[in-house]
Amino acid sequence: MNPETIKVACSNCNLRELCMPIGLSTEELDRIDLIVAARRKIKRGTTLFRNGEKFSSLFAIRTGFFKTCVASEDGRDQVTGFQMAGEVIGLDGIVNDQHTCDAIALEDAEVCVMPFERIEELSREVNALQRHVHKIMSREIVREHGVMLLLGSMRAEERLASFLLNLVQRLHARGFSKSELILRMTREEIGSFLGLKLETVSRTFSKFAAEGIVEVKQRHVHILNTEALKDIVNPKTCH
Amino acid sequence: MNPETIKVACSNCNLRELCMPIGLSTEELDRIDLIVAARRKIKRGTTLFRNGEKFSSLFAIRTGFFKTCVASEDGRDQVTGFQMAGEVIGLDGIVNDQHTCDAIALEDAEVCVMPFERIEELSREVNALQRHVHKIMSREIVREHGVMLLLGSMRAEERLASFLLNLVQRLHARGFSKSELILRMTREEIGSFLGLKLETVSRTFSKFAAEGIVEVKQRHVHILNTEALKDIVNPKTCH
DNA sequence: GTATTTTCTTGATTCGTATCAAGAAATGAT
DNA sequence: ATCATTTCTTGATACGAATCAAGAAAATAC
Repeated sequence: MNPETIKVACSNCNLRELCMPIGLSTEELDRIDLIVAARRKIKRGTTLFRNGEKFSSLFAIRTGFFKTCVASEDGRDQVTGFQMAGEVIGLDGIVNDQHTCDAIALEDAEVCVMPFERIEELSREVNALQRHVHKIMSREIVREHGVMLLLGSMRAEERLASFLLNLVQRLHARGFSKSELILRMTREEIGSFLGLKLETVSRTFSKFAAEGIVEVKQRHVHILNTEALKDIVNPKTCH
Repeated sequence: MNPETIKVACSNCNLRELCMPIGLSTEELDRIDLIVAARRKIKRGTTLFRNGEKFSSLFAIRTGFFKTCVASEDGRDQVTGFQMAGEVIGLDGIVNDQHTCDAIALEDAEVCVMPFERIEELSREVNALQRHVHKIMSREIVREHGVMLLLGSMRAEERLASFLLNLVQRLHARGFSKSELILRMTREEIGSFLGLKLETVSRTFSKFAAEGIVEVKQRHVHILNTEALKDIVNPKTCH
């Protein structure tokens, strides 16, 4: 077995717990390895897939950072999410056999290409995989409910606080710091995601910094007071 | 075969094209019929399921109209969607085996209870069903992308215009008028969905009425100028 | 290393929607 | 049918975020 083969196998991947079901038998694991047809490298700033392109595969992010965005007919666009290692993108393409958003790498990235036909085939036979696929899609639906709550009912400070907490929480689950993070996206992209203009994002960062809640140096963010951020998102009614 | 049995069968249901895959063989159709464990009637104002409740089934709406809403810890809530006959709700519950939103009937309703275990079991064997389940979930993800675009980048008039067009389009697909509709929800619920206050919804309705785009009498809406609504959603840059 | 471009910050002002308020209309209960 | 409640409309005002603008800082290209 050459090193390349080993490298492509999910069974040896340190992200397995993030993108694959757990508790598989050895036999099932071997079969799961067949899901990944290839690895693909995406240069920063280029697209993994684009609105309108034919859908054929889901992509598990191995390294790097993506944004997905949808556009309205008249050119407005909306960042619908930021995705990092272990997360799966492309689910939007299933319904009409074509992608309905753009996925753009915010830093050099590598993804596992998982042809959806193979996923469907194998998930008929490996129950844990079937369940896993359903959970991934359901998780995305629930995540989007949260974004709708944010966009529909929160003020700028609450949105940004919520965004920062979500990011560090996900980074922490990947072994990074609970309090330090480097933003992979511009103020404009954050703003698009949060339904704010870039100036408002910048001002809100400055406000948090002035209050001693965070330290911000460009894209390097140090969270000094996580509790304060949580209080901003969920204002305590009492005391 | 008694009338009751016939009534519960998907194969005889006039909504089949909306909630079930098409092009099934007779044998497959017979098996699909087994998915629906029961029918359940929901009185107006009562919940079909509630945040935190154990998830066990998806629900296909036979008659009636629902809203789903999520709540933040501090009590804010956000309507995440309005669902009508032929649509499936409960997908949010799959990921953590419990529902993460409330589904409330806005008028007396009846749903088909489809135990998710049966769906999974059968979709391992009936490829069309498997594909169908995936498509339903993907469709919900795409729908939510659209809502995010609306909430993140549109102004009040655009949101309401978009909302009305979406509603009539779905009603029309069910055989109702392209231009007349009866709103099943309050201004406050529309506002919650659109990220607006009820007063703003009311004012915007009045503005549309003053411009001759719609006629509004309480919950009865008559769309006089569909094109104008479309222009509001997608402003033409040229001419 | 310098020039160019992109990104970010901050200030002044405008604009859209929220908020507060009060009354009207419709709906539901008795 | 009458009363109570809910829902809706409209007006006045306040406030938060957008917009416009300009300069600073960083990233990238040459």
